[in-house]
Amino acid sequence: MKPPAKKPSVARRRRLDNRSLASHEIELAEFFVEMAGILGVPRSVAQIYALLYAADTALDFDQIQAKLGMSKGSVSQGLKFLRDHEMILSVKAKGVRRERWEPTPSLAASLVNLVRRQVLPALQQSTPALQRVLDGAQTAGASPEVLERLSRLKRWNARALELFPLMLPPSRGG
Amino acid sequence: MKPPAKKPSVARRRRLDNRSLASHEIELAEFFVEMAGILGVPRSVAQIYALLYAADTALDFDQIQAKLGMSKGSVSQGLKFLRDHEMILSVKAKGVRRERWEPTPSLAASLVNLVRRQVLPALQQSTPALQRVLDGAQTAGASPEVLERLSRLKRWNARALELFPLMLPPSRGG
DNA sequence: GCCTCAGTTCAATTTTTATTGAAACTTATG
DNA sequence: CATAAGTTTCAATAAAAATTGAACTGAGGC
Repeated sequence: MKPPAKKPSVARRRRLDNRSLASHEIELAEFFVEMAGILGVPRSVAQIYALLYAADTALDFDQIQAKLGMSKGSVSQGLKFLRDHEMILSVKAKGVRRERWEPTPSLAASLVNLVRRQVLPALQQSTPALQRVLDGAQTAGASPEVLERLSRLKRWNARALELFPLMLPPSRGG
Repeated sequence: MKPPAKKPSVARRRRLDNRSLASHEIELAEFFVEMAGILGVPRSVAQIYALLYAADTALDFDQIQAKLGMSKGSVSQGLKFLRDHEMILSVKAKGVRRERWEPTPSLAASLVNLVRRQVLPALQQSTPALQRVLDGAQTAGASPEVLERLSRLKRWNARALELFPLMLPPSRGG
């Protein structure tokens, strides 16, 4: 488990200390990085999102890379992640080749997307898995208590699976 | 971000292939490990929990270590984690020094505990942080659009903070 | 068709996180 | 109070995950 919140390494900090970021941008990035941590999203992704979130205007690839002092690879992968999860939109001005990015209007919808994609597949896979566990336990002659526990778990899983789409409805045909 | 779900390394698998575990125990462990992964809980902890969950009787330290082929350190830390989150209970028989462990009756309550502890502190810290971000942006002369975004974020955070305890009430005086 | 710009890919590397195990600590018991 | 069983601690190590950057791809312009 994570060692209890030490301060970030110097190398890490240096990146945010970049002169081209205002202090409120830095603090917003820290906020998003922390929240992203809970959801298992890497810090580079959170930093990119934060930058776009606090930007007056849509930013392009090179601007993002420069402002965050990040490698091309990270920017590319970060933007891909954010695109895939519908957290950013490209803004195309005519005559301009380069893509420019801004956050989607609804952060809420984005987060819903994110959580659904993490949780739903796991829940779906687990339905048959838990049935097999239950069968196996029965065959192995498990005690009534254990069988009861496992049944409860299975029912839970089934209920979660049926409730989940109601809580977090798909945004569009995905 | 996690490389997209490759199969576990041989070393990893070997541990669960341990002859002393029935196949349903192995599969339950895999289930818990996956769910734990989503919550950021290490696999060793999930394995211990799964073992206790599928056990007819409370198990002691050495039984857990032997069945899972795990180091003392991992067992100790894993049990500590599970205790701290009220996911297991010690069952004491008189005259027996050694502690024996079983899962708490409600997995639901345990998970609630777990999530609250991850999320609440972050939400609490973020209230003043977001205020500072907003102030900073204002001072820095950010556009009305950005200021609106940031205000929305702050309101959101405040609402989450007030709703969260209602959704996931503390189990006892903690 | 060839060049250039914009971005992607991925193997190598760095950073973070989890696990191990030997030594230190604790506490019931002789 | 000495012993030993039971557990915890923590520095060292292993494993997993994130990041880098150079080689690659491919769409447009010429």
